[in-house]
Amino acid sequence: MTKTYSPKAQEILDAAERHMRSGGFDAVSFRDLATEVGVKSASVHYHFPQKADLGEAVVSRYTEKILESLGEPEATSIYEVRQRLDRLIGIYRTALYGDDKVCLCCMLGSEASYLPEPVAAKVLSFFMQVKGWTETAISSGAPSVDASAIASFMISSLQGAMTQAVATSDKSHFEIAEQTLKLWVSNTLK
Amino acid sequence: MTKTYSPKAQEILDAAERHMRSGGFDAVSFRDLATEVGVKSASVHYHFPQKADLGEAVVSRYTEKILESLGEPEATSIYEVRQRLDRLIGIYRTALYGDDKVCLCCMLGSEASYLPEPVAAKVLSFFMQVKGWTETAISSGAPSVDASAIASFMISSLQGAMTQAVATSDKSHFEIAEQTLKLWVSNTLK
DNA sequence: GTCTATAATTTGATAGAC
DNA sequence: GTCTATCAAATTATAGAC
Repeated sequence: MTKTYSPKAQEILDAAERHMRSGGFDAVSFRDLATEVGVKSASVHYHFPQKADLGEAVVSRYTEKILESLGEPEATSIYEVRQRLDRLIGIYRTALYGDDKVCLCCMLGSEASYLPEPVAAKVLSFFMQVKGWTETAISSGAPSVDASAIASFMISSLQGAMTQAVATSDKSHFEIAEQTLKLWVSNTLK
Repeated sequence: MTKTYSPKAQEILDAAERHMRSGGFDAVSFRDLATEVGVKSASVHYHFPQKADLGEAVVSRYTEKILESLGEPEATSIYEVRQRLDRLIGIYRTALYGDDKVCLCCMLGSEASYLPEPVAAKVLSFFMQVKGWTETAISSGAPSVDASAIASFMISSLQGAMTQAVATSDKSHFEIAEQTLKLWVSNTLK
C-alpha cells in the first residue's frame, strides 16, 4: 500500500516536511519548494496537485518511515518491553537532535483543527498507529499493566519535551524527560 | 510595566490569540482580524503596526494573564507544593477544556525558529517565567528535591498531553497525564 | 516532467482624508 | 481611531506548449 515517488517528488516531500516541521502547514509554499528542488512551481503541482495532497503525502510517508524504524513491537519480557520503549524514545531523540526541530506530527497535531480535513485525518492516523505500536509492545511483555495509559503518557511527555526544548533552545528538557520516563517505566512495569 | 490596551485593541488581541492557537503565527491575517472585530485592516495596523508587534503583544499579554492566575508560588509544606502544582495543571486544563485548543506558547514554541525574533524572545520568556514559578513553588516547600527537573518534566508532559488531545480529539490523554503526574509527584516529593 | 504564462486571491503594509 | 484607496509581493492553482 506504500506509494512510491520519483526522486524529484521525494525531494519535494523532503523540503515540504522540513518547512512543516519548522513553521507548520502554512510555512510551506509551492514556490519555495520549487526553488529549493530546482524546478518551477507548476512542476510541484504536477506531482501534488493541491496543497492538501502534498500534506497528505508528507504525513503518510512520515508515518511509514517512523513505523518502519520502530520495527516489530512484540516483546516477551519486561526487559524487552524496555528495549521497545527505548526505540520509541529514540525516534523523538533523533528528530530533535538531528534537525533541531519538533517532530512532524507534534507540529501538525497542534494545528489539527486548522488543517485540511484529509491531512488532519492522516495526522490522527499517525497518532493511532504509534500509540497502537506502543500499547502492543507493553501489553505483549507486561500483560498486567495499563498499556494504554503508559503509552499515552510516554507520547505526551516526549512530545512536550521536544516542544519545550525547541521553544527554549535547550535540549536538557528532553534529557530530563527521557531519564524521568525510564525511571518511571521501570517502577511501573511489573 | 503592564501595557494597557483600548477595548478595540483588546478585541484584536483576543482574536489574534485565538487564531494563533488554532493554526500558528501564519494563521492570523490583518484582514481576518479586522473583519472579526468590525473594522478595516488599516485600523488593525494603527494598533499594531507590524505583525511582529501584534505577536509580541499577544504573547506578553498571555504571559501576564497566566502568571497572574498562577498567583504566588511560595509554599511552606509538601502539601502546599501539591496545591501549587495543581494550579499549574489547572492552567493547561482550562486552556484545553475551555477552547479545545492547545495553549498559545505550546503552539508558538514549536514554531520558535520560524517566528520573528522579538516574538520568539517573548515565547522564550514565557517558558522561563512559568518554569521559574514552578521551581520556586517546589523548592520553597520541598527543598531537598530537584525542583528544576520536576518543573521541566511537568511542563513537558502537560504540554504534550494537550497536543496529543487536540491532535486526536481525545481529552483522555490529558486526564491520563494529569493523573499520572499527580501520582508521580507524590512519590517524588519527600 | 517541466516549462511559460497567467489568473484569482490574499497578504502585510502605507498615505492621507475625516 | 477609523476610513478609503492603493501597493507590491506572495499565494494556490490552471492551461497549454515542449
